[in-house]
Formats: sequence, C-alpha cells, structure tokens
Amino acid sequence: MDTVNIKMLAERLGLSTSTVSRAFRGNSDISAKTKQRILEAAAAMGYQPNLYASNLRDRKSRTIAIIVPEFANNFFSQAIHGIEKVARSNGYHTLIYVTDDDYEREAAFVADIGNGRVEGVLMSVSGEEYQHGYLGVLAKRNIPFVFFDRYYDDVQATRVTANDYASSYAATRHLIDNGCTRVAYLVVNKHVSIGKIRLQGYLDAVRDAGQQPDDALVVECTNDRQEIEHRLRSAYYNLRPDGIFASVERLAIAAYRFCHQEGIAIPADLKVIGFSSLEIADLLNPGLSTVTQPAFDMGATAATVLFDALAKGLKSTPDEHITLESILIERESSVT
Amino acid sequence: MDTVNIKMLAERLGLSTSTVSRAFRGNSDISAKTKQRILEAAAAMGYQPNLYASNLRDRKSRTIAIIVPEFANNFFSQAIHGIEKVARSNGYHTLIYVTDDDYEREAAFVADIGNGRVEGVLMSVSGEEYQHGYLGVLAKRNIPFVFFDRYYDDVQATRVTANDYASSYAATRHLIDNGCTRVAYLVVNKHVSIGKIRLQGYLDAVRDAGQQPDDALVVECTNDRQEIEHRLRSAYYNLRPDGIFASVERLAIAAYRFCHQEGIAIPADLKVIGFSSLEIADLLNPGLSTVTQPAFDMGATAATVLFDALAKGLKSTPDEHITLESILIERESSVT
DNA sequence: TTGTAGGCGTTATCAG
DNA sequence: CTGATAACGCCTACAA
Repeated sequence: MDTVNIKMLAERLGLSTSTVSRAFRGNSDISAKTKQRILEAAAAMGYQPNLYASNLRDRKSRTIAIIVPEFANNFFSQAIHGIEKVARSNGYHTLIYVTDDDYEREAAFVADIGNGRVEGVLMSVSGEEYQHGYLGVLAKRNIPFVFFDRYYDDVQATRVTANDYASSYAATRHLIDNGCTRVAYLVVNKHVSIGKIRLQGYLDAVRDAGQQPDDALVVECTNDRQEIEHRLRSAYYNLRPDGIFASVERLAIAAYRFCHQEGIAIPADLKVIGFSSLEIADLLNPGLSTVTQPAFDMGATAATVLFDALAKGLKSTPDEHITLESILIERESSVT
Repeated sequence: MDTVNIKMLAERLGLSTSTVSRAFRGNSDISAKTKQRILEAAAAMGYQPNLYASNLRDRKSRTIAIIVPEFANNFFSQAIHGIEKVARSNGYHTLIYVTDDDYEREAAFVADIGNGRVEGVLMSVSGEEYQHGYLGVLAKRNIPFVFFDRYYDDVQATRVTANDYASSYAATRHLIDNGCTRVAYLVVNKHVSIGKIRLQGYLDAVRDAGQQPDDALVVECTNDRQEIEHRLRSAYYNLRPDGIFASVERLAIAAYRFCHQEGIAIPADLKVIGFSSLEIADLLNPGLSTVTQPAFDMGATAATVLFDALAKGLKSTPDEHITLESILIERESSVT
C-alpha cells in the first residue's frame, strides 16, 4: 500500500475530497462532527496533506534559506538559532546552506534557490571581492533577502550588523589604555566590509591616542591554518607588537595557539583581544578578552525584517542598515 | 510580471512545453540546437523549473532531514558537516531541525516531516525515556531513517555510533593509571543509551582496576547550568573525588568552570577527562584531555547508509550497528 | 525530433 | 454544510 492521499481518505469516508480538505484548513466552514470524523480517520490511516501539492497550489513554500560562510562557528550557530526561533514562530521552515567561504558555492546556492524553493533568504556573504550579479535571480523571482553581519556594499537590501566601528575602536583603545604602544590588527581580508570597518575603528583609535599607525601592523591572514601561523610568526618576530586585536574569532584562537607554541606569555609579553562569540572564552589560558556580538539577536532581527517584508508582500527588503550593540568583555588576556 | 513558467517560455519560443521540459532533463532526446536555444532563452527570462511542481509530479523531494538535540555544539556541527557533504554529492538538500533536547519538539518535527517533505531522516535523539511511537509515521510513509550517536533501543534502524564502551573504559583507566582512586562519572542521564554504555565502560574499568565502584560517584546532572553547578559542588565537597570523567562535553566544561571558581587546581587537586569535540581543548587552562569522536565521519557514514537505502528503494535502513573509533587525547588536565 | 494529453495531490470557487 | 470542477507547473507515455 502506498501513501494515502486525500482521495483515498475521502472514499473511505464516503465524502468528497473538498470536504476532507476543509477539515485541514482553519478557515472554511465544515460541521464540527464531520471534521472530527475526518481527522480521526486521517490519524488512523496516517494521512497528511502532501506538502508539495499544497505548495504548488498556493504558490508558496513557507520556507526560507539561510546562507552562511561557516558552520562550526559560535557566532553563526547562535545567529542561526535566533533565525530559527523567529522562523518557527512564523510557521516557516529553514534551509541552511554553508558555503565554506567559497564564493562559487554561494553563487550556486543562490541559483539553486531561485527555483521557488524558498520565499526569502538570510545571508552572511562570502565573496565580497567578486561580482554579485547572481543575486539578480532573487530580485527576478521577487525573493526578498536580508544580509546579516557580512554584506555586499553594492547590493541593496537590509543589512543587520553590530556596531563594529565603535567596538573596534573601543577594543583598540582598551589595549592602549593597558599600556600597548604597538597594537597589531589581524584581519582575514581588509578589503571586505567587515574587515574594512573594523580596521577603520582600529586605525582611528591608534591615531586618536597619538600613536603613529604602522601599515605593517595590519596583518592580513588567510583561511589556511598553516598560512596564518606563518604570517603570525613573521609579524611577531619582525614587528614586535605588544598587543593583538583579532578582527575575527579564528584569528584570536590562532594567536593563542601561536603564543602557546612559542612560549610567549599572554598578557605579559603580548596582550590579546578579539571579536568572539566563544562561550568558554573565560576558560582559556588565559581568559580571552572579547568583543562579543549579539549573535542571537542579530539573527532574530534579520529574520524579523525578512518576515515583515514577506507579510507585506514586498519583493525586497528596505535599503537600510540596522545596528546592534556588541559588548566588550575584559578578561585576563588584555589587562596588566 | 510574475515568475515565468514553462508555458510562457514555450510560447515565447514557439515550442511546446514538452520540448522545453526536455531541455532540462538529461535523458529525453532533443536536438542540440533546440536545447541550446531553450536554455539561452530560459537564462534570459530567468526561468527555472518549479521545484514543487517537479516534486509533485515525480513524487520525490531530493531532500533529507537532520534532527539533532543541539546546534551550538562541536560534535553536531562537525557531524552535520559530514552529512551535508554526502548529501550534496548525492544531489540532495538538507533540512536541519534542532530540538533543544526537547522530546516534544522532536515528536513535532517528525510528525511535520511525515507530509512528504523529505525522503529520509538522520537523527540523534532527545527523548529516550519516553514513548517513541511517533516514529511510526516514518515507517508508514516509507521514509527510511538512520540514528547517529544517540539512538532508541526499541526502534529498528541503522545506528552509527563511536565505540563508546571501549573509549569510556580507556578514559577511566587512564585516570586510574595516573593515580586516581576515586573517579567520579558525570552524566546527563544514566538511563539513556549514550550515558548507559559509557557508564558501563567506566564501571568495568573501575572494577578491573580492583577499586570498589561507588554509586555516589556517578553524578547525574541536568541540562540546566545552575543545577549542574549545584550537583558538582555537592559531589565535590561530599565525595572528594580525585578524578572526573565527563560523559559529554558540556559537563567537562562545567567541571572546568566549577574548578576555576573554587580555585581547585587541575590536575593537581582533580584530574579531568571528557568526551569532547572541542577544537581548542588544547588552549584551555589547563589543556583538556579528551575522548574525541570521529564526528564528521559519523555523520558521513550515517548519510551514506541512508542514501544506500534510498538508492535501493528500501523503506527502512538495516537493523544494524556501525561503530567508528574515537581517540583518546592526553593533555594536561589528566596527567600527573 | 517534436507535440498532445493526462495526471501528480491539493484547494478555491462556485453551485447546490 | 457539502460536492463537483478546474487549475497550480511540470513531466512522460504515446502519437505523429
């Protein structure tokens, strides 16, 4: 026996498919008794309305997509959690796509999504240095989307980020206040939005403190662990920084690992602070000072904007920038 | 203008819908020239075959579901990564459901999935102490599923786990070899599969070392942070263990946090080892000794079993248990 | 190689 | 309150 459909159920009950269908919609009128009878029989036979048929009929999927660069990352898992919560409360399902920071995969996912699979998209982008024309399919299909944390400057949509400039300034300032005179800034790519803005905060803080910014102290890293270690080594021994400000968690971790290997004492020899959503930052050796973004809220906020647009039947989200506050948590790694 | 469908495209080209459809299927024959023309026009108009219509027609969704208890957890993110890799290579999409360790949400998700949304399910379960009848809808719908890491004893399906008994035995033995005579075992729920099997490994190792197992040293914790701390405090000061074996990562972290607060020195006062997939276990204070499961491989293996079943058109997965090897990594927290 | 036609399962509309 | 019908968009026999 194959899976039961509405027709079988209707026949079994001596009713029409329309009546059965009505038992499953909230609105249409139907006698309480019949409804009861139908639902019981449905439960007994294991009937559930076929999702794809319903979606086809209604031209909607009640599904959104989330596109993120990484997965095993506290910021994203918390943000996704926030998104999911809002999505569920709106009765929506969630499809997660992980690009592994690969711009081509991102483009492929977006293309794939264009088939009507989802009604909206939340994304944190991976390929700022490339062309973003592929996002056009979303516009063409009237699929609204929202950026969170990482966005494309040249694409219009709501962007939800933390107050990166201010917290970057504050973090740098914090190191300087604790005696640092040569703070290095670690960044994955200083030309992408997130690296750029945080860089600006760092530079301004250095300048405002009356120190001379040194280009060499802006250390560009990659996503490759080996390569990162190499850059760190070279930077540390050539430039002799006394403080490190990591623009993303991974680089703060890399700095820690490097110091552990080399026997560099934190904070005595080198003070460290970094953007991070790590819940166990306090258990590291030593406790890592962090700038912590409101990841969950960022996700939830971005989702809320998306569902607003969906509810209003908008084809895109407003071209505006929403900023939430990060907090700076001082721990042992950065204080004298 | 609304989204283009196959009919509009066909009209525009002066072709029939069947011909257009053929251009998008690999198999059916069609002249290379027409196909080319169709694909170009499709790209220009932004046409893509509607997913829901195709799925309805074909009665398949090329989508699987992953159900996990938690999300912000290294084991699961790595396992999910492994699953996604296999899924993508099979051309499948992935829907992730997070239960937050809530059995009712799990049941709700499963019910929800029964509408034909997915062709198969991979799950790590949350509600072992309850009834599992709700999984019947999957059987009824011929949706095969595979358990990974956490499973239900009373439900038949392939289970993919690590060799938990052996590594639990080894971890306990390791503490004893390092001088512990009173090893406490931390568990969330000692009656569920994962807690039970690991408990057995612990007990056997204690006995085989000629020590007297002490029921009180098996400390049952909950998922609540406050509550965990309370139990740890009571256990530590009343029982004076000299070693802790945490059956899950969260409890190892809780133990660390407790020791930090109380000024208990690890490993001098208390040695610690725990199941964990934490990538920065070496950066903790002190470096945490771990039993690390092959998370990625477990996910990938489970997914492979599922796709095998799908490919063969099976209605369920074989009732067998696949075991992968965990590794024990000694760091500072457990050695003299 | 291309076109015709019917149906996948559901639900909104209209009629009774 | 219930039933018949058509359409959502696509794909595959079958016919030409």
